[in-house]
Parts: sequence; C-alpha cells; structure tokens
Amino acid sequence: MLDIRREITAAIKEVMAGMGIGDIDAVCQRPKGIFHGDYTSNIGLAAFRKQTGGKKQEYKTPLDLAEKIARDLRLRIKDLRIERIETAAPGFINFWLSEDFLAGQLREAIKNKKRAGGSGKSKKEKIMVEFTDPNPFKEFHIGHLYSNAAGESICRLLESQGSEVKRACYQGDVGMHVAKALYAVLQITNYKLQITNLEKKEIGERVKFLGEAYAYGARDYEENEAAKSAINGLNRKIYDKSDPEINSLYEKGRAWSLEYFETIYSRLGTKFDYYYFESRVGKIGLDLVGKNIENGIFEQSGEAVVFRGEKYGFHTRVFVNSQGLPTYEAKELGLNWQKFQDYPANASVIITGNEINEYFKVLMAAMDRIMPEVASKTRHIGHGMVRLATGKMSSRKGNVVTGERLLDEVKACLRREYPKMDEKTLEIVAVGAVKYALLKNGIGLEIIFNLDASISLEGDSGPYLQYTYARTRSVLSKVKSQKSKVKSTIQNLKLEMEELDLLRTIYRFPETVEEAAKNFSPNIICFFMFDLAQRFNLFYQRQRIIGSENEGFRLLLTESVGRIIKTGLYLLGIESPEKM
RNA sequence: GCGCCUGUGGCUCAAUGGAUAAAGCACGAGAUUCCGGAUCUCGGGAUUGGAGGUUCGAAUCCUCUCAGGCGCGCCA
Repeated sequence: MLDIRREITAAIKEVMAGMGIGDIDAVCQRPKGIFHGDYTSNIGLAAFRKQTGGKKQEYKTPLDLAEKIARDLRLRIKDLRIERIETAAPGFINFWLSEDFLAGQLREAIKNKKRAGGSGKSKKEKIMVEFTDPNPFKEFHIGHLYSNAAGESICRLLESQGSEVKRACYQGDVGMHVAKALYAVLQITNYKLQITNLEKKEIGERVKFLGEAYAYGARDYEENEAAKSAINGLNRKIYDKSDPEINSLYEKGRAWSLEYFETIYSRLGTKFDYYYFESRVGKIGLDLVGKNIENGIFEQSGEAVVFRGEKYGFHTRVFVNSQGLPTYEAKELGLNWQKFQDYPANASVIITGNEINEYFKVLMAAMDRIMPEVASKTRHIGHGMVRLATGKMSSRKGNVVTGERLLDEVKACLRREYPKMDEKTLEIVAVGAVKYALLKNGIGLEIIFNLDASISLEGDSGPYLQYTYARTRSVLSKVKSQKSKVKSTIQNLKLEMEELDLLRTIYRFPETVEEAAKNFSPNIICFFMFDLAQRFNLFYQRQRIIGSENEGFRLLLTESVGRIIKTGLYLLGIESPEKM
C-alpha cells in the first residue's frame, strides 16, 4: 500500500514544481478515521503559505489552491486503484480507493495466513528480547504478568515482520531478597522438617511459603539491627557458596521458584530460549568492572566501586558494593555482555518497569564506555507500572496481587457467568481478558488496576474480540456444504455502507501491524482490532449474510474478518476459541 | 532541592502539528418471526490541570506555573 502513497506524493511534488512552488514538506498521510478518504494531503494549506511568501497571490484561499492542485492531479494520476480525488475545506485533498480494489484485498487477507501483517520487505534481523524477569524467592505479581504480556506481544510483532526473535528471561537468584527469605526460613526451629513436608505439597503451596518468608525477612531487616547484620552475612555466604547447609536450602528454594514460574509461562503461552541468572552474570560483571578501574571509567570510592554518571549528565551509581559484591548495575553489564556471546543479535531489547529508566541511562553510559558495540545494539523499553486503585502494592504489606490469583479470579468470574463453558475455553478467555486489559494501554504509561473493574468481558475487551471471532466461525460453519459460493465474484457488487467501512478497515491491517512492531506498541493492534470487530458486528446486525444476494462476497468478508482477528489476537499473545 | 515521566467527560483511556477531540465502562432510552444479545442503535456528559508564546492550524512544540508518580551511592 505504500506504493500508492508514494505515487500520490510524487504526483503532488510534480504539480507543485509545475506551479513554481518548490520546497514543500507536502505530505500524503492517512486520515484519522475513514471519513476523509483513504489518503489525504494538506497540500492546499502547506502551499498557501509559500504562495503568499512569493510575488503574487494567485489563489485567494487554501481551498482555491487545493482545487487547482486537485484538477492537475486528476489528470496526472493514472492509477486505477484511485477512484476519486476530492477537496475539502479548509484546504485538504482526499483520495479514495476504488471499491473493486478494496474488495480484492479480502483475498490478500486470507492468503497471508501465517505472516499476516508482514510487509515481507524488511530485512531479516536477529533480535533478543528480555522480559518478565521475576525473582526466585519472591512472588510473580501482576507487574511481571504485564511485562510478560507486553514482551511476548512485542516478540510476536517483531516476528511478524520477518525477524528471528529469541526470548530471554533474567532472574535474580542471588542478592538481598534471597538472603532475606532464607534468613526467615532459618528462624524456624525445625525448618528442615518443614521443608520436607512442603516437598510433598503442590508447587503453589511451596512458593507461597517462600513469599511469606521473604516478607518476614524484609520486615526484620528494617526493624531489627541483629537481623540486618545476619542477613548481610547470609548474603555473602549465598554468593560464595561457602556453607553447605545454606547451599542446599538455597538450591531447593531456587528450584521451587523456577518450577513455579514455568507453570505460569505455560499458561501465558511464552517459551523462553535463554535463561539468565544473576548468580552467573554477576561474576562476569565484577570482572568487567575490575578491568576498567585503571583506565578511569570506574573509580574506587571508599570500599565500593562507582561510576561517575555526572560526567554524562546523570548521577553516580555504585557498581560494586563495599563488601566486594556486584550490585544490580555490574550484574547488568555482565548480562548484556553474555547475551551477545550466546546469540549474534543485531539488536537487543530489554523490557522492564519504567521505575528503572533513570538508572538505565547511567548503565547505558557506562556500557557505552566499556563495550560500545554492545551498548549501541541495546535498547531499553520501560513499561508503565501496574498500580492498584486501592493503594501501593508491597510484599511487606501482603497486598500483592499475584499473576496467578488474577487469572484465577477472572476465570472464576467467567465460570459463574457462563456455567456451561468448558475448562479449556474458560482458561483461554480468562487469559485473553487479562492480557487485553493490560495491553490496550500505551506501553510507557502507568496502569491503574482495579481487580473488580479493570478486567472487562464486554465492550473494548479481549472476550469481545474472541466472541466476534467465534461468531464468524459460527456463520461459516453453517455454509460449509456450499463452499463454492465463497468463490463467487467480487467484481461490480453493490455494496452497503457497512461493507464498505469494513473493507476500508481490513486492508489497513498489514501496515497497522508494521507500525505496531516499529513502535513496540501492542496497543495499536488492540485499537485496530476493536474498531474492526465493531464494524463487523454492526454489519452483522444490519445485513443478512447467509441467503443474501451477495452471499458469496459476504462470506468472504466474514472469513477475512475472522482471519484478521485471529492473527491480531495471536500478535497480542491471545488465543481464539472456535466456540465460546 | 535536582532529574525523568504523567495530567484529556464520573471512571479507564485514544489521537505521525491538521478536518466535528476517538472510544469503552457507568448512566438514560430502545432493538430479537432471521446467521451467537459476551451483540447492536440512540442520548446526555470534555473551555484537553492553569497562564502565556510559536504556527495558516496546538491535546500535541516552547516558557512559566499547579498537581501526581518515579529516581537521585552501596535493594533490584
């Protein structure tokens, strides 16, 4: 579709040159809705100013000028796909594609089953995307759920554009949070027995125990000096693995957490290619920092090693603490170095909460100094934080909404409302509702979350789209026996307004996907899909499909809409049930 | 105090500097002899936090200001 746009732009430039008005940043763009044509140009307005700047004012208003330009364009543009060129106040020129061309696009929508949305022309890139990043020994909360939904969708969007994508997950298996959790466990008089008993229970029970231990340890760390120093000592022991008893407890807890996370990923439909652990990359980071002290990139400050971010307009950050342990910063250096050892990517994308945006700028500045080839390929995307309408979420307060709890509550609500729905469909719809609710917002923005109100099953929601898809399948299944009709002509039909609006929406799907991928913005897909589904449902309500004069065309239309919804939902990481 | 981000109907939010600021929820009124009512139609409700400025044109860019969030040396 880009070629049409290019053609219009070129034609406008020629006309302007002919009129002696050069140097116009004139433009052919998509109008906001579908009411101002398929393409529009503001050339009348843009050129009017240049004209008044010149010697003579030949045209009194921008609209006069637009009309003159439009007349020339009608003679110049021979493209049969463009049916009408109209002017509109205060000085726009609108271009309309022909109905036959639009109808022909339906076949395209059906043809591109796998790569619908892919333009096919972008070069095949190798991209590693890191997301989710939960920490063993802590809860998998709705923030992780959001990171996962956004990350998975971005991966699929990039894949739709022909890139090879590797999914990476970075997990904090060492550090103060681990020490705090283990400290709490060690406080239990006969903790070994407790562990053995837990071993027989479900994985959910076991992680719940760890989460509670962390909350207890975190509280004690701040309220009790003795606990604080005990935890600091424990942190050291965990890091250098010097105490066998602690090692065994640590390994157990770590394994439980990781096993649990896998159950969540499987529910959400993510499969990671690479797992990274702080315990491993920390050592690499420590080494990288150590090698760059003499050259002045890092400097000793007391017992710690810091990076003076002020030199680059940021602030100082500690990379190695006074105990000689790498902080998150140094670990991150090691992580990013390791990624490129594992996979020769053209680009490395890191998706995290935006609370660390500032910190990441400092990190990038440091990375740029010690390994510029890695830094130049790395891009950080900070997504908005998920906030509860009721107040701040915190492990210590115990008001953390875990990802699992959210999914289960939505599922329970669905079960109440649709008692006949089977288990598999309940799961698909629940996951769809949750993911859609998270993804329909712009990625950088904070999400105000209300457990009762945020997950909608009607209106602009995941289930609405799934329902619409199921509806298209239902219609098509009723005419399976008369398949030949679908192939009937799509030329010279008399189309109803609802059909035309649908056509004007459908053919924009590929470029919408491209835009969403380019901007790392799943919400662009959400917006498009809801618009499409609304138009289809309106069409469905007003026009008869089966048994109508244009049955063949309408079935084709229905099938195209279904295909696009299914593909679009896939790009959001959401499944489309055939029935619901 | 300094830095980054965000302020759009009651709520949640959309809008590459362009046309009447787009929707959903909630609220009010309607639609089923017919393909799935998780649907559809109509209605009320917004001086885009405030004040200046740039521009033919500003929710969008600039300045100031108010409000909120996050970050600012050994958590991640």
